[in-house]
Amino acid sequence: MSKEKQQNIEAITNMEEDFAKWYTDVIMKAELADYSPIKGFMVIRPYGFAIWENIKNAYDKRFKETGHENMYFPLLIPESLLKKEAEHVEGFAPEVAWVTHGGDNELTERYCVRPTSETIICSMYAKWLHTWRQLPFLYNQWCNVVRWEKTTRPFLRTSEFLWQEGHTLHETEPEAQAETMQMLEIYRQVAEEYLAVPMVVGQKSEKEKFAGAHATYTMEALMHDGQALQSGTSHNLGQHFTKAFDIMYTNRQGEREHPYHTSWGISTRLIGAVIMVHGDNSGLMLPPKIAPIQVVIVPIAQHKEGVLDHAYALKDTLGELRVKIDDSDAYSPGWKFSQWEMKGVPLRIEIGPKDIQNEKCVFVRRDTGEKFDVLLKDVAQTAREMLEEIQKNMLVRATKMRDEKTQVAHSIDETIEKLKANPGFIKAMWCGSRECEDKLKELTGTSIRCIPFEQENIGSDQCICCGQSPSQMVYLARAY
RNA sequence: CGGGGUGUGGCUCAGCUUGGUAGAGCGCUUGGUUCGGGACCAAGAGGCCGGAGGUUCAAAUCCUCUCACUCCGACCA
Repeated sequence: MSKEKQQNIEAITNMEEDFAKWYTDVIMKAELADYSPIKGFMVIRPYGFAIWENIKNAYDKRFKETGHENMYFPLLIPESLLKKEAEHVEGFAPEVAWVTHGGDNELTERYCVRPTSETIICSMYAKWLHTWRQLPFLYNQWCNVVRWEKTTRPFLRTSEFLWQEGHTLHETEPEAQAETMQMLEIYRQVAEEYLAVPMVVGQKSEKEKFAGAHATYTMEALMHDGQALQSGTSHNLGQHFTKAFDIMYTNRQGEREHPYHTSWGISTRLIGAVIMVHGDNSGLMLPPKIAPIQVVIVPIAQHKEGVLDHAYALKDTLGELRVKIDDSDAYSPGWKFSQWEMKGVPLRIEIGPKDIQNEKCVFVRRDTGEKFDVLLKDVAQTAREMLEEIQKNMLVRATKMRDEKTQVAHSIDETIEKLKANPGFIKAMWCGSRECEDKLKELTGTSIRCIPFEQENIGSDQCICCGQSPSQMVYLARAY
């Protein structure tokens, strides 16, 4: 065991020593992504993209089940459109990329590469919507967006990223609010059921909300190093954009009216969350439901008669699962073990001459490291059960980790002290003022991650900053 | 955008102070022996030292500029 640890330290940086380096080491060694020739832009490698596809499919299924259809809008947005909603352009203009030339000719109007698509989508919705009978509009697109970031990190913040953006229109404000909540809830459910990442859900403060939103709701996850990661947002945009873009329809009373609007998004950032919530010093650890390879079979002494035959037979037995046989003869079994642990494969099956004699094989769990013998006739069922068990256990473990890193504080000093001893979420009371929010940021380095829907009595009703009451409970944390 | 760090075979780095024929380990290729936690032996291939200028008989090494990556802050999904 100590030998194993030493070897792993050689392979990747120890996460307790340097979490940031550990994170990029895992991405590189597990072959999830790589740096591209363009600053801030990353290449998502096949293994990383397969994870994204699994995440995407899980969400896309839920979107469709709730009546949404996919569509696709152009990459470029004319400057005039971007400028139509004042808060929105103010929020995004500093970080958009501009296209100024077509071939050698300068364009009469420059186009921005979409940082998000509210504006161009609204411009089209204005054309399409005529009557209340067409509502609601329940559309989504999977695409890339570009935000010219100052500093970037693979998956967490890149100048280009993949995401989905849902854009819906509704007859009434309550319907739009219900949609906003429904999508946030879907975000949370899939994050927990598939990614095994527990989320705190709630509302963003005025300061933190989306540029142009009436209200922004968020799910926040806590990483292994105690920093929070905004993992998905759902916006009730009210009529801000529909008025700015002159989207009007004739309502049931025969009057002209602006519809109510929502938008919501999750991105490849979720992969960063999976890495930083579940990973350990052996590398990545993937929840079975999104793992591109759920089971890896490593034959032992594969040159000996019958070993490979049994390995292939095992793969057939595991038909519906995503199974890989590592039958490369270039590496020793020990090397393969480490390699597939690095890549986060949830379950490893070893089969060698001794096993075949005893009509069994060896299962090794990535989450606990446990090894045990399984009779060959039981492999299919045991593997299925084991993957379910691993999936559940990963959520339980991640929840436990988050809870251990969640503390209550009643003063700024207490916040600083507690975060120093144990970085993570702080539950605290906040009066709702921007002054206190800014002061909190300045003095503690934390931001208000959200005002959770689940309010708790933490033994005080007074703002942690100014002492006023009533106040509401918020989650504070340093954030990515 | 402010502050720090780093750029030399695929990777990690030495060499730079004091200019003088590019090095190591790992990885890779081939052959053989191995195979239950990162195996071993042998023989090979692979780099005009991030880029551009400058100084010099001579630059990985000195000077100027620049680019990239990375960390910490501010800003953001």
